[in-house]
Amino acid sequence: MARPRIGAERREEILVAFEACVARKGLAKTTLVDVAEQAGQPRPLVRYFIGNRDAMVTALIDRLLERGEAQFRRLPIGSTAEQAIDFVLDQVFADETANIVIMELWHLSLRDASLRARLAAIYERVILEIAALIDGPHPHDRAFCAVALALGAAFFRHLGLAVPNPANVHGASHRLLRSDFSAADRILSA
Amino acid sequence: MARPRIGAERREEILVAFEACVARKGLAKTTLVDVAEQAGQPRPLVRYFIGNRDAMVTALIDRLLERGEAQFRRLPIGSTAEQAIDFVLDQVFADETANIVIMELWHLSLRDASLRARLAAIYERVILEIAALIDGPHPHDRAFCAVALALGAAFFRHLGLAVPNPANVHGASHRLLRSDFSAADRILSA
DNA sequence: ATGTTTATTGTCCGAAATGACAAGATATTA
DNA sequence: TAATATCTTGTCATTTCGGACAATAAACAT
Repeated sequence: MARPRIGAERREEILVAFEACVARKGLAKTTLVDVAEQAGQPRPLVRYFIGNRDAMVTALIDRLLERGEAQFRRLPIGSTAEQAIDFVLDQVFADETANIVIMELWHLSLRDASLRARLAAIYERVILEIAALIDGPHPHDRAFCAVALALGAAFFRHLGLAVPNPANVHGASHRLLRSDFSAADRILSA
Repeated sequence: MARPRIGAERREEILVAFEACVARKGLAKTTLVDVAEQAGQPRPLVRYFIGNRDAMVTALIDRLLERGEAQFRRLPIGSTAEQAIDFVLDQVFADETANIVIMELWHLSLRDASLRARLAAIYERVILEIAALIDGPHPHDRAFCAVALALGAAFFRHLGLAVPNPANVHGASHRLLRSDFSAADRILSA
């Protein structure tokens, strides 16, 4: 009785194009025309299938956060804490263009409390999962520090600040997760 | 023979207003009208004293980076590495509104190679100064990790991800700087 | 006082982006 | 094939921002 709905696919195409534009020129400078050209569609179609600009941004956020969570679900169960933080270092913070879009989201969260909360929830979940894998005092704080180190290193890498030897970052994060570091400190100070 | 030049003071007022606007609503959404209102001056005066928008942004960047460097110069000479990283944690990443503007700069650096280089130079200098204070293998990489941890913790704090006990972050960064961690690791693994 | 440099005001223009919508085309089902 | 929901196109209005400039006021030196 009616033409078949292809809205879902169109939406997908548009969001892919939107993401490419955001990675290339930033969220603030990406216009509907940019997205339309990237998607090979006239601009009004973007409005028709997605809605206004806010709706498009919201859809992008949902898409990215969902993808981030899916990535964490790929973490093999039964991993050690060190394998988990290696996973975070090598997989989560690896893709450079994804990192750029994530940084765009981060920036957006500066003035968007709900987005900030969503980002916080994702990272907190990673921290909690790693914390559950380690022993010793303050597991949450130590996992926090390890993930913070991974985040900071990723941000620094984006700046062009290279670590001569990436293995040392892994070693440092492992060191933060080591269960009986206070024992080691006692040994060292003795 | 002429009216006295008050350009320097006006420039300062305008840049203070600009910074306040950027902290409040972000660089991209700060218009010349916003700055003019915040400064209590008509809009054309902003253009008269500063120039166009690019010039204003450039002036803000110079101002912030200069301030950042001045902050590092306040680090007492003869400090230990642990005092230095404490200084970074407690002083450099302390002021919340300054952090927001720094994050704006960081975001801007995503598409501005020269700004990216300037930011990198500042952080690299901090890393090098701390690296010079520690012994053992890979001093640069260990200093890199300690500063990355501080940066990541600051970014997480902005998200609202609180560390139950901030002292643990200090402890973790000290641990990364400890000179003979490989000896400790050997002891622990023995 | 007068001229000269600097500061201040008011106002306009053009570019660019978003939002809105009418009108036409297309595919499916009845 | 005809009705209808869906998709597509073309076009326009509004808003907002940045840039420019002429005209006026103020302060100081001579």
